[in-house]
Amino acid sequence: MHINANGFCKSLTPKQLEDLSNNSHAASLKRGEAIDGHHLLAWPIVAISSGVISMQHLLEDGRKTIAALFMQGDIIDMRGISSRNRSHLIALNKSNICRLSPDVFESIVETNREAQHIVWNNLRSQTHRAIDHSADLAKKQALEKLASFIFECRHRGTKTNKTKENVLVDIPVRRIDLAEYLGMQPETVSRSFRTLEERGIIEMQTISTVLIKQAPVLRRIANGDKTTEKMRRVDDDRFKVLSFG
Amino acid sequence: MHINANGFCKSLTPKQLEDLSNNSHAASLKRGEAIDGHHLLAWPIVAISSGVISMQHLLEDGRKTIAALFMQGDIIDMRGISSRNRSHLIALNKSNICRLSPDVFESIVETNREAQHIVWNNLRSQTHRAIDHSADLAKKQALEKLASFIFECRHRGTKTNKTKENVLVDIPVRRIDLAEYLGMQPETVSRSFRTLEERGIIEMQTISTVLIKQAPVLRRIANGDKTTEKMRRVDDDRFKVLSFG
DNA sequence: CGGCAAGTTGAGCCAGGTCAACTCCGGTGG
DNA sequence: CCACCGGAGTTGACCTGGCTCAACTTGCCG
Repeated sequence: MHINANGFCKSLTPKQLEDLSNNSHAASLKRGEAIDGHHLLAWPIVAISSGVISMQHLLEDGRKTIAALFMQGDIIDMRGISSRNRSHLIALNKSNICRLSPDVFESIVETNREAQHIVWNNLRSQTHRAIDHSADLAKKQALEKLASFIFECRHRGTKTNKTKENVLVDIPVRRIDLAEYLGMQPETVSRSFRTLEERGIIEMQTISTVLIKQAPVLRRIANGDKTTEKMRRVDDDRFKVLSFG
Repeated sequence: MHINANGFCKSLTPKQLEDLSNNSHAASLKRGEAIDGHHLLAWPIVAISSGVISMQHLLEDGRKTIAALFMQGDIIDMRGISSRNRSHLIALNKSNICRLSPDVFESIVETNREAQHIVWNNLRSQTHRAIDHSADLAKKQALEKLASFIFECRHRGTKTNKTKENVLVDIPVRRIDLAEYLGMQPETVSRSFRTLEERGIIEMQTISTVLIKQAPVLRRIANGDKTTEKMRRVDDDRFKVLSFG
């Protein structure tokens, strides 16, 4: 089941849709553009219809972190956040969003059961994604984080080529953003991609498209299975034999 | 505003309370005890009335992570999680919980506005906590993570001694759990506590009680301000002068 | 009082951060 | 059309914060 803002809108009655369009602000954002903090005070609910929005935290000395990624269908509820926190919503891509006022949002959620379920499920999956992401960051090494991220992209991606058994995955952000999301350096991201490619587990079709060649192995890396390191050598041996034959 | 399960229960009508007690399972857990996965299938909603519950992720090679901490008042919604994921709910303390079936939970949430708000706010703050925690894990160093955690405890704690200007903070988990939550080693946690104490920023009253002596400095460390390192030396100088005078 | 888990301390090492140099690529203007 | 530019990405060499391992102390519970 894919939960998205489209679903949310589809579930509304004509009356509610009218309310919504009278009490919301559609907007388009370019890469790097932030959602203005002042606007967030009046319209703290942001529904994403396309693109990728990042929630960024800034440390005192300039270190920057992408604490969360929001994509098509996510509904960001910033009530009580905008002012106190040093967190900002910044588009990583050309994105289309829709800002809602709390009033109209509340009234829809309280009166429309289906909309309520969609919104509730979205928030719940945001929570679980954030918790899973915490687990990734806490104990995994660079290679494992990247493997997890590739699966996260496959799971959430809309552009994924589903025909090819889901093996073609679109990475919707730049290397530099990816690094900030995974809590590592762009250099390390680059090296990790290369390692996965050298081991024959993935192949870069373009800079933003990954072909998964050995999904089970990638899965095991993501789960922290260290025995996969040996498999590299096995593959090499087989390759040598083949090339001799 | 403190959102808790008490609030949730208080907001119910007598009829709903009766429903609730007929369709819920109260339970008491000892430290280290897990909430059984089979039970979670039938009763995937867990409300915490006291204690600390951890959500733990296990990696293939035995590495363990505490991905999230839940305390008094949190309502954990595990629908759709219990089976697929390798995550477990484990008590870190003597805890009292209440398991709910989805049916009764849904019916209460859909009919009782106040309960709906309490539940929604709790889930929303879980999301933001998880996102903040991700940010902590991503780029902060050991000392900074610990400083953040002390503030998190102060903010969430129920046992905090509020009379003393909130400077006495209870750390409700063992060092070893703390380490797993912050993605570091128990040894490093120990060393970090010592460093903070040596710099005169905190003082350990007991192993689980921290007295914050310089809240602003601790705050700056938590925010990644590196200039605090120099302040140590300033303090030392002042101390020397005083001891000579 | 004994036994075991939790916590602390010290010494050495390594994954990944840092710094610097270089390539690649899309956009811009002459 | 090419020359130029700037930001993104990559690669190499080096360095360090925190992990690892081992020894020890402390505190809890029967």
